[in-house]
Formats: sequence, C-alpha cells, structure tokens
Amino acid sequence: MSRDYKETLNLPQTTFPMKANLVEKEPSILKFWHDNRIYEKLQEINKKNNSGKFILHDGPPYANGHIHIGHALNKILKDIIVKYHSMIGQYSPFVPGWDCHGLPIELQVDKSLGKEKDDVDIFKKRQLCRQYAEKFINIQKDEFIRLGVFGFWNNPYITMSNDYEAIIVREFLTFVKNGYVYRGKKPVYWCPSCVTALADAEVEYYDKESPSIFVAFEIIDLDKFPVENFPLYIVIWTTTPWTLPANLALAVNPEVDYVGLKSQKGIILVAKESINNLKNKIEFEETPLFEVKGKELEGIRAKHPFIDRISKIVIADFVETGEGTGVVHIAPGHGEEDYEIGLKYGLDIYAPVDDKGRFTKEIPYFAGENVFTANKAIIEHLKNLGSLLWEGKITHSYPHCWRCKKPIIFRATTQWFISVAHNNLREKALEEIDKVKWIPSWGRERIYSMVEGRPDWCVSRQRSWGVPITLFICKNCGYVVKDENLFNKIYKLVELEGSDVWFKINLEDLLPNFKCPECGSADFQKEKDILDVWFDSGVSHAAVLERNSDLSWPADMYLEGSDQHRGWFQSSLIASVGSKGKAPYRIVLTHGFTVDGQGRKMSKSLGNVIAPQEIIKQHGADIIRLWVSAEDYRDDIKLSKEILSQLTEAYRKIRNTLRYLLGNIYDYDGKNYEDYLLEIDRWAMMRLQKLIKKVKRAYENFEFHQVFHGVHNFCVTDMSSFYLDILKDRLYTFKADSLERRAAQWVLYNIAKSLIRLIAPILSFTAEEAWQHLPFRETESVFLSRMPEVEDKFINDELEEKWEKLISIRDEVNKALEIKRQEKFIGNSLEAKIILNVKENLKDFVANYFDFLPTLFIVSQVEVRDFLDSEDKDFTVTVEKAEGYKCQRCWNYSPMVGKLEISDVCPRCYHVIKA
RNA sequence: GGGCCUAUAGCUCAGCUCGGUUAGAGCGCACCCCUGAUAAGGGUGAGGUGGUUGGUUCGAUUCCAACUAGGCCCA
Repeated sequence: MSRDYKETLNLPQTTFPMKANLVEKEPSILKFWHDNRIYEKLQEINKKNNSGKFILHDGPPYANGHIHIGHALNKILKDIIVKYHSMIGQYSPFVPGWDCHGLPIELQVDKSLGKEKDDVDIFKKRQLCRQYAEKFINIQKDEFIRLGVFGFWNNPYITMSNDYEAIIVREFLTFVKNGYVYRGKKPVYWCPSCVTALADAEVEYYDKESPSIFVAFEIIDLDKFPVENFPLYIVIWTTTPWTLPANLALAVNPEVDYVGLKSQKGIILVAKESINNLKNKIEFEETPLFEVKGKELEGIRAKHPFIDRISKIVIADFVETGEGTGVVHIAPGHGEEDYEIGLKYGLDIYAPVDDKGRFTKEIPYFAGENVFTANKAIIEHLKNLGSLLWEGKITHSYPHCWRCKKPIIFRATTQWFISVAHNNLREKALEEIDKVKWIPSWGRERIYSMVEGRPDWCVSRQRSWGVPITLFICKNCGYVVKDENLFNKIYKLVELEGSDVWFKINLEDLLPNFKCPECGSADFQKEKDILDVWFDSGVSHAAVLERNSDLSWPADMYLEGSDQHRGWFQSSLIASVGSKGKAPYRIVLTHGFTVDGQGRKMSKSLGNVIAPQEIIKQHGADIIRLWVSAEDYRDDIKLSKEILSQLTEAYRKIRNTLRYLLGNIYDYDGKNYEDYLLEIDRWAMMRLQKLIKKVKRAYENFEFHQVFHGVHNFCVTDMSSFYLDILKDRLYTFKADSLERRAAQWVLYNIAKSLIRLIAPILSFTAEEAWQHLPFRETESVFLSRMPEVEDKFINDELEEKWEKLISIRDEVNKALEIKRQEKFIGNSLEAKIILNVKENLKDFVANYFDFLPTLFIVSQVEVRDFLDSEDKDFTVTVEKAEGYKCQRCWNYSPMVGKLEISDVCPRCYHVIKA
C-alpha cells in the first residue's frame, strides 16, 4: 500500500508558460514598455551615469512600401548593438530616420494621378509626394516597433522636414561657397518624344533593329607604322551611326593586338581577334602586314570621315573584340563609357542634338533632322565618301521610354556636379577611410577602390520631388550667385517654410537691385533642378548627429548592407569630408543580403520571399530576432522554412531552460548560500562565468551568432542534460529549506538572472517576460538592469579539469547504461547499480568522489573495484540491477527500503518526511 | 566583362591567423528510456570525396591559382 508522495516533494512551480505564444504575448510586452516608458527611463539613467556613449546613427530607409526582411535584419542588428551598449551603461540613444524624397515616390504619385499628372502644379504634386512618404513612414514605423526595436520613434529624423531640408540646402550651399560645385555636361537617358530626361528606373529594354556599320577613319600619323605608299585606316563598328557627328575619339583595348590588313581601300587597322568578324563583309588579305599592341596606339591621330576634325586614339579597358572590329568610336556626349573616356582625356562632352532629338545647326548636311531617321542619310553619306566598309542590320536590346515606349537616346545635358578633385576632396576622403574601422575588414578595400575611381558627383536631377538646387544664375554670362547673405536668407526661409518656398521666390525678393558682379546684368534665372537624394541622406551627419544635442558627431557606428559602400557610406563620407574634413563615422559595419535556403537572392519571380510580417504572424518577432543573431551576417544571410523551424526549436530549448530555472526557485528565499555550494554547484557557476565572458566578448566584437551558439549550447549541454538533470534529486526530494537545496536554488537563481540579461538584446520579448517572473528583481524591466559581470572567483582551472574527467567517466557510464537499456535489463537509470573497475591511476580520484558518484550518474548505487586487466583503458563499467527496493518517494533503490517505520521509502526520505 | 566577398555534416556555426595524429559543437534524424520540466526531460547512434581541379610542400580543410555556384556593386 504505497501512498502518493508527490505532495511531499518540491516540484517546480512557475507561471512562466512553456508555450510562448509570442504572437499574442509580444504586443502586450510592447505595451508594457510603452506604458512604463522603459526606453525613456533607460535613456535618462544612462545619460546621467556618465559611463560613456555609443552612438549608432541610423541609415534612413526609403519611405516607400512595407518593410521587408532586409529592413528587419538591419534594424534588429542595430537594436541588438544599441541594447547591449545600453545594458553596459553607455548612453546609446537611437534616432531612427527616413529618406523621403526621390523618384520612386514621385513615380508612384504620377501613376496615381494618371492623365492629370501633367496638369497638376508642382506644389500639388509635391504635397502628394509628401503625403505618400508620410503614409509609409507611419507604416514602417509600426512595423519596426513591432520587431521590438527600441528608439525615439516619436521623434525620428525625416529628410523632408523643414529643418532637415534647410540643412540640406545649407550644406549644399557650403559646397558651392567652397568651390566644389560646378556646372558641366553629362549624358543622361533622354526621350526625344517626351522631351525629358529619364532616370534609370524609367528605362525599359526591348529588342530593336539597328543598323550595323564598319566605318574607316584615315590615320594621319603614318610614321608610326611600317606602311609606305598606302593609306591607313582604323576601322570602327557602330550601331548608332547618328552619334558619328559627335565622334571625338577612337578607343582601343590596351592589351589587345591590332593588325594591319591589306584591303581594296588601303591598309585597315583592326583587332587581330576580330578578323573573323570581318570575313564575308570586307575583302582583305588575311596575312597581317604588321602587328601592334593597343596601348601603343594611344595618341595617334585620325581624320573624322565627314567633319573637319581630328579623332585621337584613346585606350579603354572596356573595348571588346567579340563583335565588331575591336575599335570603338567615342562620342562623349552620347554614352556613359564614352563620357568617362571623355573626362579622362579632357574631351568636350559634345552632343549636337536638341531636346527633340534633332541635330543642331552646327552639324553640316543633317541639321534639323531627327537622329534616328538621320541614320540612313549618314550611312548614305559615308558610302559616298568611301568611308563605309560594310553595312548590315542587328537586333539588340535597346533602351526605351517607359511612358511612350519609343527608343531613347543618350544625350549630354547640363548638370550640377560636386568635384572630388577640388581641394583634394578625393585624397582626403581616402585618408579618412583609413582612419575608420571597417567590419568586416574587406569593407575598407571595397570602398577605397570605389572612391579612388569614382567620377565627380552628379547631384542634379530634372525632377519635382526633392530639395531644389537653390541657386540663381546670370542669364547673360552664366555667373552663379554666391552671395553669403543670400544663402543665409534662403536657408532661413527653407527652415521656416520648407523647400517648397524656392518655387515661390525670386532673386528680386531676396536681393533687390542685385546686379551680376561679372557682367552687371540684372537678369537672373532660378535653377529648376533638384538635388540627388543621396545628397539628402549624405548630410544626415549634419542634420542629425550634429544638431541633435543627445547625439554626437562623429557617430560611433554606421551599420548598413554592403551595397551602401557605394551608397550612403560614400555619400556621407564625401558630404562630411567636404564640409568638415573628416569622416562622420568611427566604425562602419556591413551585413550581407538575405537569400533563400539555397543561397539565391529573394525575389518575387523566384517565389522565395519570406516577409517579416509573415514570420511575426506565425512565430513572433523574437524568432526573427533569433534568426538575425544566429546567422553570421558578414556573409549572405540565409532564410528558409527549414531554418525557421530549427530556430523555433532552439527557441523552445532556451525558453524551457529558463522556465525550469524559474520553476525551481519559486520558494527561494533570496539569501546568499554561496558558502554552502557543493562542488557541482561551483562547476555550474564556473560554466556560467565562462558563458558570460564568451557572450560579452561576442557582443563587443559584434559576433552575435557566437551569442546564440554559446547560449544555446549552455542550455542544452551544461544545463538541461547535465546540471539540471542531476539537480532534480536534490531540488525535489531534499527538505525544502535544507542548505543543500537552498544552495542549488542560489545557483539557479544566479544562472536565471544572468541568462535572462544575456539574451535580452536578442530575445528581447522573451527576456522581458522571463524577467517579470524572476523573484527579487531589482528593476522593473530587464533593460533597466545591467549585463552580468564575470565573477572571477568562480573560475578555477583545476576544478574544470577534474570535472572534465568526471564528465568523461559519466559518458562511459551512459554508454554502458544504454546497452542495458536496449537489452531491456533496465529502464530508468535509477534501476541500475554501476560497478566501476578502476586502474591504479584513477583510484584516488574516484575515491574522492565516491559518495557523489550515484548522483553524478543518476543511478542508485555505485561500487568501485580494482581493474586488473591489461586493456588500454583506465576503467570499465559494469551495470547491475540496483540493490533493494525502489523508494516510492525519491525513486532511488535502497536495501533499506522496507526496513523502516515507513515501509516504502528510503532512509533519506524517511528523515525528510519525519522532520 | 570588371571590383569585392562567400563555399566545412540535412540545418546553423567552430577550427584553419603561425599547413601535421581518426575535422568538432548544437540542432535535426534513427533507435531506446522516462512520465515528478510532460505539446517537456534523458540516453545512444548514424551522418562530412572539407564546392571542383591543379600547384607549392614530406604533408593542405588550412597557403597559391584556375574553374564552378552564389551574393553585393559596377559595366
């Protein structure tokens, strides 16, 4: 007649639920943070306590659309860093921002306007753009908050706010004042039918049939070649004959071999590798008369076929020999690469084509003719001159206008530039790059080579939605007014009314009776272009870091995806070096991009996109946060269903470990039992210290996946399968207030309290929830507490070594037990008695732990015998059935069961019950 | 096509900086146990041509090169 002893045990009790139900729980935790002003309190505390600052400056996402997983990744990484630094006491306010101007929003607004688009005035249109941006700021804000990201969400920075726009204007005018800004020409996509410039995003590629021609340019500098009595021609290939009037140079590849071939026309010069492309098109003798490397051709002069002009040969890496002749005709006003070459060789950026795509007056024969229709006439003309060697057709992918769907052209137009050469801006920027810490380190190389090779910054856009280029230009002589007083007035006006004001004012209003200092004219025009949005975000260091008194300049860190080496990191660097001479950041951390399980980029067409909103709905934000921490962000970051389910499992393990810790300290009295620890408790405390050390170092080094792995391993290996399993007996069966049990509780309490804080920057919701279940907590939120400190007194190498040995013996015991379990000899390990056959060298060691061994192995009895075999082992394990009967209370077997006053319990339990 | 980067078990990561015994961990999986952490817990086990191919070397996952696949940025 055994009675139920369950009620005499100290079984775990907790209100911390096993099932997280994050989907419902997280919103209530958000409310808790909000209602109790936890973030604000954290800032106030750290601001006061003076133990340093860590300013992570937020790169503004574009206020368009819902957030995607990349946004989530970026903001969570930032949040982890900011929370960690806050929890070591540093003042780390996080001011989120949004990038609001720019084409994508304008296009959306245009789309919604439909036909009305061309009728609405600029104020109306800008207002619509503003409303559009506002809408998505609010949407994204809610989505970021839902992820558990802490920050000043009520007071973010917005690049379209009046004060921010004013700083944009001020910074730009400073660049102007300091001489960095100039007007130049640059080819842009141009639709002759819509009479407008197009942005990259407005260009669509379709197949188009174009002429394909070989044209001979006669070489003047014959003395460089072993040819006598023969004219020499260099032969180009082009599919845009209409660009020939603008031809200013001929490009060859420096590494390619060029050959002279005898033809009817004379000797023709083409790439050796291109000879095959000429066969059946031109008659020539295949044996080359001479051979010359491309780079040796640089500088040689040739005659334009129908315009009285010299075209020099230039070298360019991009010239290919796969098609054509290995020689490319260069019209710097009509092509991107041509333009780059033009800049390099100081060529005129020449584009004798008007708004409607017609040749200007200066072009003989073809003036006034549309460039596309002129193709035919030009070919005819070349033919007549004998310069055309071959003519054919080609179908290729060609840019078209997204609105009228007609083919577009590249056409140089007047644009505003920031010179990177002026005042050694480029060199200074490069020097600054070397002062910054780049994580990962290859970031330095990447941005360095980009800045080293970048052209001047084209900052003008022919658009409506942006901050205007606030300059007045003399209509007569082109002088740009740089009056300090004027600049100040404009700045003040924008600060007061926003940049819309620019479209309402005239120079006359600001500087009455102003005359051009160059020519005395009083006739000025107001610039209509707006600024590149990269300038907007590029000056955030001035508009946010510098101006917000809670922050400081430079930032400790910028953290964005690796695409920003070309984007924001660079625009910020140039903007900051240009005005302050220094980089706006000390550390730049980059992360990779989110890809699917196979490492492919996420795209709608592949159907492998996983939205953060979806994960939140299914698993909760903490799972996204765990994902962010688990993956090594320096590479591309994989995300798949499989990865999510793995993380869910890992989450459960961590959560359950916390739950078990909390469940076993339900009646802990809060006193210090350090002096009563058993050795295994000291071992556990040591493991905890090692974990704290590892995790903190990982946070310091921004290696969050180490945090995840460290914590998870600790929960699984050290806690769940070892310490906690072994501890059950003591916790459940010992007298509730016995010193042994209290000592264990003291350890568990320490572990719980530390663990919760260690995971708080990552599993913010779960940590907060657990914290609220932690007895004797000193702060109302886990985030108002500090990261645990390593207590060196618990670190003991000798102890560690001993326990490694004990654990390896335990492993062997487990193997032996498993064999017997499979044989159905035993089930629960408490049914067993272990015989340890030990050699001389282990004897003393084992003897020392003799009393503890049953606990360690979780068996009922252990007997130690001498191991006399000569086998190459220090010990062997034999499993026998435990002696005596099972104690109905603690389930250990004992020969004493049945011999006591209470017949079904062991002596140990007997005393507990009796007491 | 160019610059930068990545490639270790089904998954997430170690190790390799200064090349040298059977390449580690956790998860997952399989089998077993427990039913006093229970939509939990414990045990054991099976999983790797270290992307491929060359080179350097007595010896390479670790160094070098090429290639393949993938990513970012350009063209």
